[in-house]
Amino acid sequence: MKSDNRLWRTLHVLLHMHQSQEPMTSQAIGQMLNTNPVVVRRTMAGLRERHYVQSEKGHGGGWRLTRKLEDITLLEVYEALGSPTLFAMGEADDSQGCLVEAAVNQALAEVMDQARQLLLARFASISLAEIDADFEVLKELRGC
Amino acid sequence: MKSDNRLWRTLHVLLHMHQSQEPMTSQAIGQMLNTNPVVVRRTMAGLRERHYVQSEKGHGGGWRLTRKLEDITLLEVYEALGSPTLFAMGEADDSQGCLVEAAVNQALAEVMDQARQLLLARFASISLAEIDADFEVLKELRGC
DNA sequence: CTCTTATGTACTTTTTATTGTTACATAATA
DNA sequence: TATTATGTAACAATAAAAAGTACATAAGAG
Repeated sequence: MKSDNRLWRTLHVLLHMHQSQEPMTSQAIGQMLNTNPVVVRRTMAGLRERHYVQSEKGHGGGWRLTRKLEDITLLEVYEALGSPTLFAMGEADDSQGCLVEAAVNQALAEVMDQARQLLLARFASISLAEIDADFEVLKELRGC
Repeated sequence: MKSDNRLWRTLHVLLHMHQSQEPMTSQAIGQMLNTNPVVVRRTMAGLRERHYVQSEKGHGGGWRLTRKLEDITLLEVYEALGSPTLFAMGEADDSQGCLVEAAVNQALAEVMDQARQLLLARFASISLAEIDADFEVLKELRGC
């Protein structure tokens, strides 16, 4: 299965937007991510709705951050993307009403749910500013 | 994305095999899971390799449990299926060597890894016997 | 023995989710 | 008003997973 990397890409873009003074066009972002401008617009739409970014039309237009990195958590970005499916595995539909199947579903649902909660709680605890700080450290290390 | 439900299906089958005195044919299992016998054989192949089940050819043949439910954990079944991908989301390949991307990958890898470890640890802590016990409780409740 | 019923597996087809593309509308600026 | 952006619906292409086909092998029934 090819995994959904919109969260990774979106964070990548947001941090670059933070660095950049001018608005970034979908075109430019698409080139950076090696994808199509329309795909970029689609992905950013959810972030615009929540006012994490704004888009401007016409000359000199493009995408611009409207919040501080400290005030955006991973969870917020994840949710702005429509809370994409976390797990690649999921239950079979117990159409048959089989009790064995029901017991299996119950047991696994519990475990999966714990993992989901941990993941989302960690997402909520990390702001984009922290990732940006990691980036600054990397930059120092490699001396660029 | 349509999620992989082999783990669910396989547990379902193993518990039924435990109930059944005679070996279950791939045909019968396929009917139960609403799928093809060949799909069943493919899925069970990993379990056979690890001697959780055995298969017999010819008349009266089929699949049979060769271990006690207490002695099989969810983790073992998961691994017998080839340790399928857990998460539906994964990192973008940082072909460009961008440090921002590297920082994002690093931060998210850490979080995802914690969730993975929790999930697998829980899998290791649950035996099929426990799920079977849940099933017995459900059976009591519904009085079948 | 040989017929039937099973599994084993390589190969092929189908399905489906995602991604990418095109087309055209809208808006802002030079 | 020409150009450069975004916005979005509709459509096409792609690729990964699952399902199915065909045929080989093996075991037991008669």
